[in-house]
Amino acid sequence: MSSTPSKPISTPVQACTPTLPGFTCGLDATLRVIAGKWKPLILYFLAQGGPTRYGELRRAVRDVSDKMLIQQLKELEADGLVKRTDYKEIPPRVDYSLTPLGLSLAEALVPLCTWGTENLDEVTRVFARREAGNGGGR
Amino acid sequence: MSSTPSKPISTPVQACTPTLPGFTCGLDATLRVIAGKWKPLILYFLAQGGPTRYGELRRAVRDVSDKMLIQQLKELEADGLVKRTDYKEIPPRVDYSLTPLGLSLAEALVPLCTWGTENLDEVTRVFARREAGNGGGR
DNA sequence: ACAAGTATGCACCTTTTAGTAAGTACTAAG
DNA sequence: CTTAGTACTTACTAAAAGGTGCATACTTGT
Repeated sequence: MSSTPSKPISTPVQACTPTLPGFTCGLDATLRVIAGKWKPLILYFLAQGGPTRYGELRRAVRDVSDKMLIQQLKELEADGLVKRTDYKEIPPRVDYSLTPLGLSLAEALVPLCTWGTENLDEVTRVFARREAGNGGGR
Repeated sequence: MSSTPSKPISTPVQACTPTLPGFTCGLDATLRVIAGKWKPLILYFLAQGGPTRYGELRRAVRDVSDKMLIQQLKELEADGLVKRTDYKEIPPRVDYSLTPLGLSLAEALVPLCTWGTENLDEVTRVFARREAGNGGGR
């Protein structure tokens, strides 16, 4: 008994088409594309900075290693989100920019960015607690 | 010479506040909160289904194990996105729902979900290629 | 000649994340 | 008494993700 809560919330938040060929929903598909520690940041940086040379990007996305940056850029390129331009010069000169698809994805990231900015204090508190929690843990 | 490209693109995509206390930007903060294979899906399911019992949730988010589901729910709860209600009954009865903060985050996920749905064919193609690439891999 | 900068590749290792399987305390059904 | 169901917990293991550092081929500056 009891069951059948049938108590939909006031704000439905519809948009997620269920049971698709390989993904649970569109959200799932998107998340797999941007999975990777640096991808959203790269996308975001390119959306704001336009075509950027490898070295610049590396200095911009601080804390990223060569291996990681190259790897993520390769995947983004293979996924059709980023365009790599090799000027075939010596010493090497290469730059990266967003494709229209990449740009549209970067735009879809904006609300997440806004949410993070608006709730920054909440989020910061949460993470402080997390780090306090495992204090000295090993 | 050469340097100073100063070549901003036509579509700025502004919204990312740079250099914050612990996060690169709001986007970074958000991504850390929803990091975890099942979190966005849980958030999304709860946004659409309202208060849901543990068992239901587990059956809804297929392929998730007890360990993972519980773990992610605990983190979401600790992060103030999900509310856990324990009815203190025997046998145990517990349900989960979104807090206002969780709901607002679920709403911010909508554009990503839309993007994924709109570009589903591109994304599907990309993943097909990825899997073809490591053909026979193990 | 040597150090530094350019964009990348590769091998190796550590950390993080996820999955499996079992166990707990208790009840209701058979 | 056995089985199933509820909501979890814990220990162990496998796999993925990420990091470090060295190597390349070539140029320019000291």
